Order: sequence, then C-alpha cells, then structure tokens
Amino acid sequence: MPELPEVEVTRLSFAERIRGARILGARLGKPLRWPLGLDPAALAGRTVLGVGRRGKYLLLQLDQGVLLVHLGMSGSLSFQAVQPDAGPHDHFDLATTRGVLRLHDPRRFGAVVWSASPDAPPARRLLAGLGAEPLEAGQFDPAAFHAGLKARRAPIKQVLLAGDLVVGVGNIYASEALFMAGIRPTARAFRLSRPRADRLHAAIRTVLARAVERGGSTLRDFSSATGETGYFQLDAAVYGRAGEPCPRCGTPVRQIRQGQRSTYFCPQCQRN
DNA sequence: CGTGGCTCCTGTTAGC
DNA sequence: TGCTAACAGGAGCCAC
Repeated sequence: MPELPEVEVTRLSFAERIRGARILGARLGKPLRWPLGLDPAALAGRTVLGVGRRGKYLLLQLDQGVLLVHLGMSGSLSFQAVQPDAGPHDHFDLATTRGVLRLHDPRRFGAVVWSASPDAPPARRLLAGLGAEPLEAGQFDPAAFHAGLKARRAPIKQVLLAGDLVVGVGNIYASEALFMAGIRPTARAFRLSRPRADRLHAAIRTVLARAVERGGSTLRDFSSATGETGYFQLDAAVYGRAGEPCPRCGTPVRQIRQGQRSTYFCPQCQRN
C-alpha cells in the first residue's frame, strides 16, 4: 500500500472538505478484506466529524461510530463532488452532502470496517498492538525503540514491517530508512547498539516526513483523493534499484528476499 | 509469545 | 507478438 506517507497525504487531501458532511448513502462493490459490519443503508443520516489516522488506517469519525479505512496494497481514495459511474474496481462509495468518497482497490486487500467506537470490538482488534506513531511528537521514543529492538531476534527489516514497535513503515520505506541509517536489513534487531538504533529512529522519521512533504512520492501509481497525479517521481535511493550504483558510494545495489518481500540495500554502506 | 510462512486478489512486467 | 510465471505498496492468522 500506500505506506504511512501516502495514507497521510490522502487524509490531508480530503479531511477538511468532508468534515461536517452528512452521509446520504453508501454503496458496496465486491467484497473487500473484511465485511463492513453494518447495513450500508444504516450510514445514511450520520455526520462525518473528522478524519484521523492510526498507522495505515484512516478513521472517519462519525457522530455515531467510526469507519476504519485501509488501502491494502492497491487501494486509493477519491473525494469529489461528482463521481463517474463506478468501475469494476470501485468497491465502496460514501455519498455525502459535500461529495462522494470512493475506494478504488483492484486487489481488494483493503477494507472499510464500521465500529461503534475505536475501542469497540472490530476496531479494537485491528488497532490494538499497533506501535508508536513515528511522526507524532513525543510518541516515538528512542529509548523505548531501542528497548523494543532488544527483545527481538528477527532481522531488523522484518521488525520494522511488523508494525508493533513503530507503525507506518512499509516495504519501500523500510529499505530506505535502513539505507539512510547505514544498517544491513538482515541484522538481528537485538544486536543494534543504542547509537545505531538512534540513527535508525532518526532515519525513519526523516524518510517518512520527507515523503509526506513531497506528497507520497514513492508510489508509481499513487494519487491523492483530489485525483491529482504527478506524485510519480520515485526518489528512492535503493528501493527498486537492484544493480544500479549506490548514490553514496557507487557500489551496485543488491536485492534479496526477506519473508517473501524484496529488500534492497548497499552492501558497502550498510554493514553490521 | 516471538517468528516465519501462507493467504487474500488482480494487474503489470520480465522472460522465453 | 503471445503466453506464462513471477512479482507488486499489507498484514492478519496460524502452526511451531
């Protein structure tokens, strides 16, 4: 998916405009990862109070309940006054007095889930266990991060992806942050010294914050909910660049598999 | 209880 | 050019 920056850019692109809108109705397409958990007709008449984010989940706070939206691997949201007829991959429409929020998701790993509150069963199950918000002031603590890493035997790349220590770092930004910090992705998490954990902590924040500023620049086919494209420049240093020279030292970037996912790193700049 | 593997699904791309 | 297989941004779930 959409990693944290893309989700945040999406949120920023429609949160203000949808705030205060009254829901006119909802339409479901093919099944998503999880059922909505509510008769879509029951959403009519409710008001959208605001749009928050927890990790890669968007939370549409309603006057009664909350809608969790996850973009999965291939999801994107649009919010526009007038929507063309739904295509084969448009699986959720929320019609409001301000416009139609639409989830487009070819692979359908995404989901829209209704919950009575963020602490009620469906949302609670999905949100419990999520790690620290990396860009939220005071929530991503270096000492706690290092302590968390010390409890894990797994390769650092996979610990980052697990999302229970820090949220929002997906497959692209994990490679990018580890490159920036000069840490080999295969390094066992518990072996990272405090200084190196601190470097990684800073790199994660820098990489994610920069991507948010640039409007979610890592996705080849990403567009925000305003329908704007033009975020296509892939500014990755190593991700997707197997065989190309490392931007820092010129050594060819290497690609490996970790847990069925591709990892990219510079064997020269990233040692253990 | 941490870890690794599997799985959901469709579109794109690399390779022959 | 056409077919096939591999691969793609996630993450919950389930045996060890």
